Amino acid sequence: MGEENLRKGPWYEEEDERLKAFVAVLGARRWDSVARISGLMRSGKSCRLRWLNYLRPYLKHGAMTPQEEQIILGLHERWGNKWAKIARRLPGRTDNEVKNYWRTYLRKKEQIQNSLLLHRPTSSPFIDVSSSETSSSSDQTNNGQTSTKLSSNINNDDNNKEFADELNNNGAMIMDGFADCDDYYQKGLSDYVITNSPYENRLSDWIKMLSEEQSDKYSEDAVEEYCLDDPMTWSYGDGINAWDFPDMIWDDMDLFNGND
DNA sequence: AAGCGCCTCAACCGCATGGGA
DNA sequence: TTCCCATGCGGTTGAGGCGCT
Repeated sequence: MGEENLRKGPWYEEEDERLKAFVAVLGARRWDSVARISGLMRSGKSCRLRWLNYLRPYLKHGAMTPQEEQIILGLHERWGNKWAKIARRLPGRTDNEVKNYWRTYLRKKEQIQNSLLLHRPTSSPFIDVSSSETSSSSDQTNNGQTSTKLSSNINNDDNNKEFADELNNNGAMIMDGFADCDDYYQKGLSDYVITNSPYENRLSDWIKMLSEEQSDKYSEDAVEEYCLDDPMTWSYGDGINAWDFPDMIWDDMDLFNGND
């Protein structure tokens, strides 16, 4: 098949159906063969991508949940742009989705930061970091995680004020260890996204106990990772079983063995 | 209603990696 | 050891949708 004859661009429904049918017979591998045998005027690469990002079973579509957002932000902070690795911790999500989500999030974050820098006050007008209310009034997500609010609407003066008001009202920013607003402006929002799930607390208690006996065996990082990522302790919802995603399990084994 | 600009996300591209011959 | 092919991965692009004027 001449490469110049290959179709590019959006997939038609008939193409999807044909690809699904041939993958069911031939399996999700040897994509050049799948493309050739199926008669789709597509490259093997294109077929593979279409399957992985859109057609394969258990894929979720639609907006990220707050829990997924927290996981993405947390893992990105740790691993950087390892989209595939991060996506493996989010059943039903693809690396492409994670990447696109991050870019969107990053753009919003930059907008917020630019806006705040432009309108930076001379003194701290709205955050009392010494107040004990600051952390006690944080949002509680439905799985008990403590998280900060990230407003996505900060793109003009009115919204900037709205954001400041929101912070004042909710006391949502957890200014963990920072003495004043300057740190907030300089370091960026991601530093204030605190995840503190009950699973992490429970596991960290357990590990603390364990570490008295085997202090050398488990590194602090591995423990933290395991608490965050253990597919048996996270609730995925929608009847999704961690064993449907064996990659995660292997990754967890690596983490548990101290390999990042 | 039309035009415009911005945003999202599906898809593409090119390089890296792994495995078999 | 080297080569080749299949697959994986991350960066980039562009079509289409949506909101604003």
